[in-house]
Amino acid sequence: MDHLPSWLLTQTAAHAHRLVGDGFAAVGARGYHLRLLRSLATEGAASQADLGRRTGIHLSDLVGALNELETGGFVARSPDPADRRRNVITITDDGLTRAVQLAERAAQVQEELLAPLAADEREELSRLLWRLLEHHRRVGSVTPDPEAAGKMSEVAGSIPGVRSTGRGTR
Amino acid sequence: MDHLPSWLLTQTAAHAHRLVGDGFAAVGARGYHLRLLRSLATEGAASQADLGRRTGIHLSDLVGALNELETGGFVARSPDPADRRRNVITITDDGLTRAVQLAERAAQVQEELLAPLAADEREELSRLLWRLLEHHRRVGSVTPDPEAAGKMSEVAGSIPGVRSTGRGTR
DNA sequence: CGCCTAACGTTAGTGCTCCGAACGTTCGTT
DNA sequence: AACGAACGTTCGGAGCACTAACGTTAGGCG
Repeated sequence: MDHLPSWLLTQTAAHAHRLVGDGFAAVGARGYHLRLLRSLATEGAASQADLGRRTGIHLSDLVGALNELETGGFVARSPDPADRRRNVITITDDGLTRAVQLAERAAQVQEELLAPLAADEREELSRLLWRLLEHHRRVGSVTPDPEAAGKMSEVAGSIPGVRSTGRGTR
Repeated sequence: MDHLPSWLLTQTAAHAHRLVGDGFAAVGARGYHLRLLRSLATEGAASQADLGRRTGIHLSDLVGALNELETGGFVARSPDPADRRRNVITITDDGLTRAVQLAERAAQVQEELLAPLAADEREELSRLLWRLLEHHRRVGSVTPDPEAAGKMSEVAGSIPGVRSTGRGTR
């Protein structure tokens, strides 16, 4: 059982995902909410497009998440007078409270997730993961990928039921 | 931007997921296939239920994955004469070749994923992740969770569009 | 000014992974 | 013989990431 790192990653991530998901579902939220509220709280109001860029959330998913936050009263969507294309997203007082609540919840989950690790190990883990993220973010954003797309379908179609997704490289 | 470990995990996992997904889609496969073929190759033939337990793949997803592998000729499904409920899943020669191919593909992806890390750092990362997995696997299997389920809905329903999933603790 | 491009917000739909519920079949045990 | 358990299967749903397409608005340029 020589497990590949990517397997370890996706597996642990699945656990993390489950823990976070359950923890958030218990208060009627999900991961996107905290990400968005945190960004709004720390980096200020923004248009949806900006928010998407800041949080890495896809624009099409942003709509739904913001709808939820808006109907919850955690966020206000108001048209930008300076640019009528834009919606300005502002965090409300309730939203700030909510952000704190979710952050606490998330912290609990961290504790649960990292339980078997000592403090310095946790730091080490975060450091390593951070390095990976940094690297792939650089590569991902820099490369417009003119050729990677071509490689995608080179050997495709070995199995009937499965087709090449055409999911972009970024 | 003090990023939480779970965020780092899910983010890096997302990258890993994307890399693996694309890498496998290029040859018309997906993650399940390698997991299954590896298990069959190293631990031998098994019934579907056993396979599911071995690989951690949900039985309902197993069916589809095995269908794909079967139509690809990588795996044979034959009824167990000793127990007519059971299907015995055997890996074919093509399946072994396929397993090697996918493993290579996976290895490439590892290289890409872990590019910024030195060898000893990669080991450290694997070690830490492994510890987390071990821990949660133990906890997850031992706990039948009589009370956790109850907590799940305690504060639910803050937001209309989102409901408590009731997704099991394991 | 008119045209065209680019950005913006939105909707709809796909894919993968993980999960729960239900059904019909078969096996063991009692 | 009857019952509970395991097995394989199908259906559906959640979460996250992503593509495609559309209508709207802003700006640059001839």
